Amino acid sequence: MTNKLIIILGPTAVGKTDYSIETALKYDSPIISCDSRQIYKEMTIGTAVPSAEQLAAVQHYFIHSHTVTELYTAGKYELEALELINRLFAEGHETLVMAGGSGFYVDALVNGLDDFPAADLQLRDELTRRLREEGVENLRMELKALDPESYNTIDIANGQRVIRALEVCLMTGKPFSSFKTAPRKSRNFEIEKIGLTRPREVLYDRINRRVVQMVDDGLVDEVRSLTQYRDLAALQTVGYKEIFDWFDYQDGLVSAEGFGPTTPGDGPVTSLDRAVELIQRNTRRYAKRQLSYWGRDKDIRWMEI
RNA sequence: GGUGCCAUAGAUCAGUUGGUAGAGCAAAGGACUGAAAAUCCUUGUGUCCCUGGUUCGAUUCCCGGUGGCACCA
Repeated sequence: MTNKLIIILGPTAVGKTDYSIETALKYDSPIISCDSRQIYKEMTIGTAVPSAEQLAAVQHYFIHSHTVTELYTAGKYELEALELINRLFAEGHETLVMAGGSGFYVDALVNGLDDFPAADLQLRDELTRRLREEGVENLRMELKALDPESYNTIDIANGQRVIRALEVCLMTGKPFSSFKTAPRKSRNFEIEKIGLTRPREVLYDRINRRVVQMVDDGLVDEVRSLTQYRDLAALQTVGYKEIFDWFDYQDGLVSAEGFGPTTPGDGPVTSLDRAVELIQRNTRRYAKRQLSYWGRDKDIRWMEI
């Protein structure tokens, strides 16, 4: 009998938490979360982690398990989650439940990432500084010289992608593309992917209402308590960026045209109501990106709830 | 009731010296191999308010109507 991992995925606010708890109870399984933001113990309200009662009803892994000061990545998740899954199977579980909305993390766990070196923060900071000061063109040309294949295949309009490829080239002395050859890793358990979905209007309505609820629950105070961490990757998150922008406006750090540190183009965030509007919009866009990401995955069995 | 201004994309508006039109926003679609709630790319046909007139041709000019806003009564 082969072990089985049931992965429950879907866009934000679709109702994954309730459904995954039901499923976990059915199989007497804990829940292995697959969410790139709920893993941070400092973030609760804005990431919509399960409630205390829900967490008490079923054991959850990868919720509040790491700190924002650590750069967490899909690569780390692949290693840690796989180790946990194997351990739980070894302890006697036949079926395990995984739930979450981070598509890239799901893929890392299911298919595995190639054996690239992990990010070097110092080098990345340096390249990020150069991207900001010199523009993407210089970095692009450097990548073209070191790794023409990547230059031709990756999205070179995307500064983040260019930096990552260049970073690997510089760290290893080998082209980024040369690491990209391995086939999918095989897992010694069966995987079933269930995608939860709802009509677009219903989903958007749930998102809009959830954001209002977050503010009622104290989102502003939570964000304020994280001010010292706002530049970390973990805080580049919908629901946090917009509130920080509102703080900046109150502190007089935003120009009249609204060019603030994090969301230029949207104008100044002059009130909490404006911040809420932006969070709602950005969350809707996030849900759309999630749906787009999973659109080509033929292994997902979609289910309207 | 009178006078003036306005009526164009989902909303806000620009524009066409008469040859059927465009920005930013919103929205939609897409990409994704250690930042992924991140980052990046693509997409604008709309009775140019309605009727009639002038004209080869009207969203554009003219008459009238309707609606909105402002001022005067």
